[in-house]
Amino acid sequence: MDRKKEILEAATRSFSLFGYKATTMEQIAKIANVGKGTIYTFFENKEVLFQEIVRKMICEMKQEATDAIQEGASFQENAHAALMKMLEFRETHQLYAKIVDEEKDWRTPAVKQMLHETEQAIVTFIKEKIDKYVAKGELRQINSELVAYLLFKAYLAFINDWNVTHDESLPEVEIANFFQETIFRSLLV
Amino acid sequence: MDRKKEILEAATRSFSLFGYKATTMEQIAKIANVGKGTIYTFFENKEVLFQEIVRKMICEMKQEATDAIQEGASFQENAHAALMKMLEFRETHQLYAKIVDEEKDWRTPAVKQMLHETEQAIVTFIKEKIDKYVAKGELRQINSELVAYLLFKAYLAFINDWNVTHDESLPEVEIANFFQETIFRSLLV
DNA sequence: TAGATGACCGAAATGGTTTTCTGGTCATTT
DNA sequence: AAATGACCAGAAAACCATTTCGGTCATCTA
Repeated sequence: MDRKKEILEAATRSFSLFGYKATTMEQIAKIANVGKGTIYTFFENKEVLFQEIVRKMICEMKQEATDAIQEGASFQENAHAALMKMLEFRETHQLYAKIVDEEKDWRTPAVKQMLHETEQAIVTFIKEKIDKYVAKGELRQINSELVAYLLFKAYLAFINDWNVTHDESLPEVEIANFFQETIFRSLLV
Repeated sequence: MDRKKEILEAATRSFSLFGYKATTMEQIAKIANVGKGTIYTFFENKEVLFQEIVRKMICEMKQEATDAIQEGASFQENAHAALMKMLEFRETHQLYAKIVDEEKDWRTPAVKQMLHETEQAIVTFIKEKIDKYVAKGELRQINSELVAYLLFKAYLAFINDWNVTHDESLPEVEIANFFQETIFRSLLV
């Protein structure tokens, strides 16, 4: 049996269920049916193991976002679909959700770092799409990194923060229309 | 001597210097040269005293923002000036800065609430300016509340969060140009 | 003998207990 | 009538004994 794979699966399950802090190496070892020391022959330490797992999650997320994109669709349609998918992933996917909570509640440095890496991945993903649509001639030539950052922060604000100050969350259609009328509209050639 | 005023000044100084949590009623009384009980003849409790002080701060901030606005200037120029002034205030003004820190570090409910109220004040201020410029016919008819919220969150993101992930903060001119090319551009008639 | 293991270590976290602090009250004073 | 500060109960802090946990390494096993 592939011991490394067993360990990765066990660790993924435990991190997703309990978070980084509350997962112990001994627990992972037990779930993986492996001695604790064995983990250290495959992974330098707990943090590196965690990084590997989060990075795998980032790949899955990017895959889902890619699947949400349709070749023929407009930039606005695709950007909206991809961002919504990734922000949905952020709330739905056990591991991602746990990381977000843990960063808020405990500020574990390892978690903070991987959360940043995940968000950076989203921004970069969007940036690449922008560059593609600029090359296609559908979008004006703008600083794609800034626009990607703006889109991410803006979507996050309307989807995550809005109902902190307002008692009902905005319907997705309203968000889509609003962004069409503001940001997206200004990006078209 | 006006005892209420003395108390307010003492409390303002203490809240600004040490924050809400670390300020004690006894300390305020001592600074104000007043018995502790006297405070309670003017203010229902610590929270209410704090609210009054923060609300006064909000007024000052709105005044500064108003001063930054020029009657003849474009919406973009005025919105930028006002937002920058208020976000600068957020970092410069002792009390505001302390509140932001304390909300992050301790999550005192009273502080959280007043921080929300302050941010809401900024959004409302911007919303009113938008409405004015819409009435003037300089801006398209859009949902001013959503736009105000977007502008606030976007400016906050670029001025406060940007250098968390990037090692140098964006120059103000670059921010101004960027928002001109994205959000503001889309708001014009 | 190479890879796996778990007892072991020091540092950090936890939890329970005692002590101090502080918001708010109110009997007394001015 | 207004001001005061001793006082109270509950919250927070300080303290410390005990446990937990990441990581190591001498031993084991296949």
